[in-house]
Amino acid sequence: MDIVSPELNSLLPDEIMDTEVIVIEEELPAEASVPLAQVELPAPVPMETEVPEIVSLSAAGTPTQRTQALTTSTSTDSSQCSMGSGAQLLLTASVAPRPPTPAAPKPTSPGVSGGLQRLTGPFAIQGNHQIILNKVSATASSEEKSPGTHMLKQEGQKLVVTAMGKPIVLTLPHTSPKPGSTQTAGDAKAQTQQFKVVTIGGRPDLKPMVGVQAVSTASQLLGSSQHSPLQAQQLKTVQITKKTQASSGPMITKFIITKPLNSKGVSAQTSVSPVITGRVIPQNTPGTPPRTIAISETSAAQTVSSSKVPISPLKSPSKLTVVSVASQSPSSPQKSVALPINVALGQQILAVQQSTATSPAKGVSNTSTPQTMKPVQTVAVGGVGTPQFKTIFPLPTSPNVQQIQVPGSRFHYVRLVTATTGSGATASASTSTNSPAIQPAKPMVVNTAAVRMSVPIVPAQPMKQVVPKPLTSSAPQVATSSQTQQRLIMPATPLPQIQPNLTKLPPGTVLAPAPGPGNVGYAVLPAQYVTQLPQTTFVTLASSSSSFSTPTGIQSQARLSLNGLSTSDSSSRPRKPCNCTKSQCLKLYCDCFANGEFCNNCNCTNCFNNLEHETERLKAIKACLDRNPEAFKPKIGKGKEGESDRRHSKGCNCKRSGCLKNYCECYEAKIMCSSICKCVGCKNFEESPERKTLMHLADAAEVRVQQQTAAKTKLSSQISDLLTRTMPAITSGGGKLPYTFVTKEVAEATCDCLMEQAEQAELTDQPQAVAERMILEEFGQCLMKIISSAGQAKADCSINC
DNA sequence: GAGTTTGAAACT
DNA sequence: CAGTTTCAAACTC
Repeated sequence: MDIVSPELNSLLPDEIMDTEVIVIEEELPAEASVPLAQVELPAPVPMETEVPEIVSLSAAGTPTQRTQALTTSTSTDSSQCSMGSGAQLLLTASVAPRPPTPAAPKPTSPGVSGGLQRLTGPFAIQGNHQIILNKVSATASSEEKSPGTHMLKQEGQKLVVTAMGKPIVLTLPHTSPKPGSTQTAGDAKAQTQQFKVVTIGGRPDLKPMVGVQAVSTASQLLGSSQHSPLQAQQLKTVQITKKTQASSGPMITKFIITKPLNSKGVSAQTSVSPVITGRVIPQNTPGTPPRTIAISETSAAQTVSSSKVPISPLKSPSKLTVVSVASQSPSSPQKSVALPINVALGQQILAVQQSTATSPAKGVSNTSTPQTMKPVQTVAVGGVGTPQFKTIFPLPTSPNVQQIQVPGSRFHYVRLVTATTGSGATASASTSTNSPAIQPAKPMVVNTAAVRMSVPIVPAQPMKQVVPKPLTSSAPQVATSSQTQQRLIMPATPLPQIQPNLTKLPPGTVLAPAPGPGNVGYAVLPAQYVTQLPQTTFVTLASSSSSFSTPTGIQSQARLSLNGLSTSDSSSRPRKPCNCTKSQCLKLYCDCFANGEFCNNCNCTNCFNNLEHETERLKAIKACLDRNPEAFKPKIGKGKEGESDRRHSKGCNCKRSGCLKNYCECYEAKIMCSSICKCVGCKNFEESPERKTLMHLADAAEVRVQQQTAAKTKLSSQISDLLTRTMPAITSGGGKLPYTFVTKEVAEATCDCLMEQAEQAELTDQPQAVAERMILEEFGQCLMKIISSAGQAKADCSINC
């Protein structure tokens, strides 16, 4: 079990902690990974975000493997750190499971040559499997537990990262660049891989991130950051890749922490930035940014059942602590596991993807053996105060789409999984790199099975940068590698002709491979798609339990902040079924459609808001966006400075309701009307006596409901407790439970007694209260008789039997 | 449950 | 942009 210690908060610098997207991926041996150079990445898509800054930590299990891991950023003997602006920093540390042999070259801390902004080999890998990062002093490398040093233990290995200053840029140039190594950021041709730890600007007013973290491979991620010309937003990505020597092969655990940052000059357009092409496209939008953590783990072993990803309590609500990657055992490398996990906590979304990479020989996609998957992921997200455990939603049966839904939230993920057609290609990819010496540098290991993308879409933000591939488009939107067929959502090049519309997908809409032969194109899938797909195993993970839960686990208690406001009382509540009859649920009249969801368990007629009518639905979405580009944005958002925290984005237009009925969208949202409302006779303002009266009534009604609920709960508890307490005599000998004696006849007799008592009370003209009491007393006596009889019967049975 | 009211969405 | 129509939810009986 991998556990991220509570110190994880301090493990990473604040900049990193502010990461909004964290992807942890553990994959197969580096050999299985596809060199970035071999991956046909789409042309750089202009993004309005700044160059993502990525820190990648990779630990190789063996010296050779380490070399491979270092291919991503450094050579074995290279502890040098160079800084490249806009480049990504990949810190790869080779850590052998066992004390490294002298022959095993390992990066040592040469000392800090760079300033705060730069680290020149400030990290050291100790013999005890530790990676120590210290931008300030190299001494920290030798001092494992020195103050300010934070450790991350992973499978016996430790990653020790000392507290780093704000801006940290680490560049690990290759002293011996290898062919196929990933290009450095800013210079695709350069063989040296530069990974940059981006200083987080410490923006206090982080905006909601619509950004999507869809990076399954470091190459993609790096490539995205490298080629992202737009820098309206800073993206911080921390990728930690751990490669351990497993009996069956090395494994790589990658931690990708991506944080979009608000650039000072972020324009309104920059607020849109979704992803695609496996690229992280953070997006700034007004409001508080929901944090997104995508943890993708690919393990060669299937024994992930005990893996846990506890996240230590957050240092602050705005900070995200990650992460541990479940350990993987080499026991069953052939089996693949796909385990997407999304966790939403407060403003954070934690998406955990776990997939076992197939054995190199088989090259099986993660969906090839869904039935064998028994992923159990425990994700403990340390919220502000109390940790929360999230639900994992593995959807192994969907070959191309793995959905990740944040329960109770409006954030939805769909992991796009490459349709793995040929295992041979994958096998070649995985086996071609058996020799570390020839292992091409790979900052991130491409999943041999598939390329996965998690596409969280925040409702409030349009996705300008997301240009889904049209169903009929043949644009180069598929990123493939020579080994595997990989498809990425993001098109290689912007498609202006469709971008204006399709990039503004409704909330909860995700891009996924369109159904049909050839796996060509992508469909827009709303979050409810999850409910329309065969759901196999849903795992609800608790802190102390890794057992599976029932499929009902989909109803997670995750709370997600929307626009900086808790939506626990709204978004987590099951949406009411619609009753549309004429709109085909393809217009905003339909709440389901308006919320970017499929109709599910609705009462609508002639509904087109489903997978069967995806084409129509797409058109409808496009039409809505044509009419109003912000049609799918939340209507309730933050108001201006000095105004109420929440207000209707457009304001209401009530004429007759006085804005005190649910006709009024403001009132319905439990917010006061604002200056932008055009209502007539508005009574929905702070000092309104009518409003206060209604509020009091509503509160009173709510209290009553709560009291009733509590009473019922208490009664049930008491009954259960009563049965439990009276049971020992019966159950001690393994007998049946007392309620076994509550047979139909007994129940009928009890009812007769109660009715008789009621009649008695009625005949004697007893007050209702007295009558009720009489009935209850009679009921109590009946219960006692039943219990007594049950106990006696048990005793008799014990004697006779 | 049927009918009415209401206001947002859609349409012109 | 304004007026009208459509629509489905909210509300009433």
